[in-house]
Amino acid sequence: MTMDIKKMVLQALEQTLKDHWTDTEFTVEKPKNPDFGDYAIPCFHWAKSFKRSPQDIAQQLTPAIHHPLFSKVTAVGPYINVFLDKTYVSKEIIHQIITLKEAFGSNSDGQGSNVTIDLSAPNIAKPFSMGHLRSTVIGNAIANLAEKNGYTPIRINHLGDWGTQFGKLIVAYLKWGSEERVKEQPISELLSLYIKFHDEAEKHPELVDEGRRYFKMLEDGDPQTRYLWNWFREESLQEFFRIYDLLGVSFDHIQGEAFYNDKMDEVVEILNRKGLLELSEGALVVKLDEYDFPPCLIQKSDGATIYATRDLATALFRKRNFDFARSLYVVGSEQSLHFKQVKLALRKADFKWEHEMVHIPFGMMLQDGKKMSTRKGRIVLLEEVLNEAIDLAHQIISEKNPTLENKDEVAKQIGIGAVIFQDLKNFRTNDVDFSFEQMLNFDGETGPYLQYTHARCHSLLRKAGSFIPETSYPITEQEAWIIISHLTRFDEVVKQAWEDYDPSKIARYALDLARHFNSYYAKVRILDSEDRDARLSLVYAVATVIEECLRVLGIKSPPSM
RNA sequence: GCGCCUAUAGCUCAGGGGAUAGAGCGUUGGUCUCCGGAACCAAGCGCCCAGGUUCGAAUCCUGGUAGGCGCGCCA
Repeated sequence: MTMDIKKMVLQALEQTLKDHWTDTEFTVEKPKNPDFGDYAIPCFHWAKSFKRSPQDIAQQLTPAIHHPLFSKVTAVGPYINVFLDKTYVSKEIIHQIITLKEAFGSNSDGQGSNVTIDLSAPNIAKPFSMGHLRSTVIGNAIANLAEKNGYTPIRINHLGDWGTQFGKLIVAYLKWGSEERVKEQPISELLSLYIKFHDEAEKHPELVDEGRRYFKMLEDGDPQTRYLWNWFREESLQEFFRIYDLLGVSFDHIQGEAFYNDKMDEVVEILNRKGLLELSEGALVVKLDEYDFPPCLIQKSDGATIYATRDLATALFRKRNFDFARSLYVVGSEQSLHFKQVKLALRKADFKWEHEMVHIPFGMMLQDGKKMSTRKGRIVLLEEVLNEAIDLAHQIISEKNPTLENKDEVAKQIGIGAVIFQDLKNFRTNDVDFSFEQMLNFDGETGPYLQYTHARCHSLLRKAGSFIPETSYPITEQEAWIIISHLTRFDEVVKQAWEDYDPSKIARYALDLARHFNSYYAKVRILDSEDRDARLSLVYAVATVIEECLRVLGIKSPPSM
C-alpha cells in the first residue's frame, strides 16, 4: 500500500491543532504558486470565533507546527504555508515506485467486491461508429479504475440484439434483401436495408406495424425469423470483434438483450404480484406519479416487451449472479430518464439494492455540430478512423525513426492511443464534435505525447544500461521537486477518478506529469551528471507512472517509437 | 409546456469557496556543440447577464439568456 502523503500532512496538522486550539476544523489546499509551499492552511474562518485577525492567528499557530515531513512552516498573511522536506519525501516516493512498480497508487478500498460494468453495447446489424467508441473506451477505463481501487470489475457487453428494430430489419430483408449480398458485405448490406426500411416507412407507415409483428414472432420463437436473426447476429459479432481486438478491449460476459428473453415473464410476474402493474392505453405500465416521473412501460399493447422490461430482467440477473457492490451502466446521457424510471420501478418493487445501480452518462459524438444518425447514413465509421490514425503513425515513424524494428505494432499502438486518448482526456458528459484534424493530432495534449515522453524515458534507461536505484534523490532543482510533488498526488487522483467515474482525471494527471518531466529534461543533464543514478531513478519513476496511467486508460506504452 | 445537462482565451478544454484563473491547438518570436524537436522557452488573448449567500464567488443559491438532450408502445 502506498503512503498517502496528504493524509500524513492532515494528521500532523490535526495533532498540532488539538494541542493548541479548541476549534480543530481546518482545510488544506495546494497553493497555486509553488513559492507558497506544498500545502497551505487558510486561517480566515477562525477569525470570527476568536475575534482576531487571520494574520495574527497564522502568526501564532505557525511556530507550533512540527513534523519530520515538514522542512519549513511559514505564516504569510492569513495563510500558514507548509513546505515538505524534499529529501525525505522524494526518497519515500521514489522508493515506493521502484518497489511497487505498476501497483503504485493502487488501494484496496473495494475489498475485492464485484462491480458490473455495462459498456459498449453496439447494435447488431449496424456498423460500429465513432459513437460507440465512447461507451467502449470510457467503460473500459472505468473498469480499470475499479480494479485499481480494489474492486473486481466484470465487463459486460450488453449487445443491442433484440427489439423491434430486428422485426423491421427482417421485414426489409424479406422484401428487398438477398442472401449473396448479405454474405458479401454483411454490415453495409444490413445497414442499407435498415435505411431503406425507414425511407419506405415514411411513405407506407403500415410497414412499422409489420416490423412490430415480426418482432413479436421473433420473441415467440418463430423458426424462420429466429434463423435470420441469428445469422445477422453472427455476422455482426465477427465484425465487432475485429474492432475490439484493435482497441484492445475484452469482455467478461457478452450477454445481449436477447439473453433475457426468457427472463422477462418473471419481471412481469413480480411486478404484477406486488400490484404495481396498471393498464394504460392498452399497455402495462408501472406508474411513477408520486415521483413526478412519467410511467415506466413494461409491456406493449401487443404483448411484446420493451427495453425497460429487459433492463429490469438484466438488473435482477446481475444482482443474483454477480452479487455486485455496484452496477454501472456506461450509456449515453440521453437515456438518463430511462435509467431513473427503471430504478424507481425497482424501488417500488422493494429491491433495496436499486441504489447500487449507477448510470454513468456521456455526451454525444456529433458531426458538424449535429447528431450522428445511422438511419440517415450520417455516421463516421470507427474502423476507418482507427486505420487512418494508424497510417499517420506509420508515416511519422518512417520519417523520425526509420530503423524502428516492430513498426507495424508500434504504429498501431500510437494510432489507437491517439484516438482513445482524444476521447478520454475531457470530462465524459461533454459532447464531442468529431474532427479528423483533432483525432490525428499527435502534438500537445495527446496520447502520442504521453507515449513519446514515456519512450524518451526508456531511451535514457536503455542508454544508461544499469544503474543503482538511488532512492535518496538530492533535490537541487525546482523542476525535479515539481515532478516529485506531483507524484505524491497520484493516490488521491486514482481515488477521485474512481469516485467520479472520471478517467479524464487520470489523463490530465498524466499530461501534467509528462509536461513537468519534459521541462526537467530540457533543463537538466541526466546521463553525464554526477547525480546520474539518482536522476535515472526519477526517470524510471516517471516512466512507470505514465505507463500505468496509460494502461488504466487502455493505451499501450511502447518503449520506443 | 415540463425535466435534465452545458456556458471560462480565436478554437478545444482544465480548475467546482481562498493568495497573480491554467493547459493544448492556432498565431508570433525564440531554443539545435540537441541524453529522442511527437520536445522545450516566451509573447498574446479571459470566467454569458442580473441579483443573493459569504470575511472571500469563475466555483454555492435564485432568476434570466443562449445551446444540447429527453418527455409511452425505438433502444
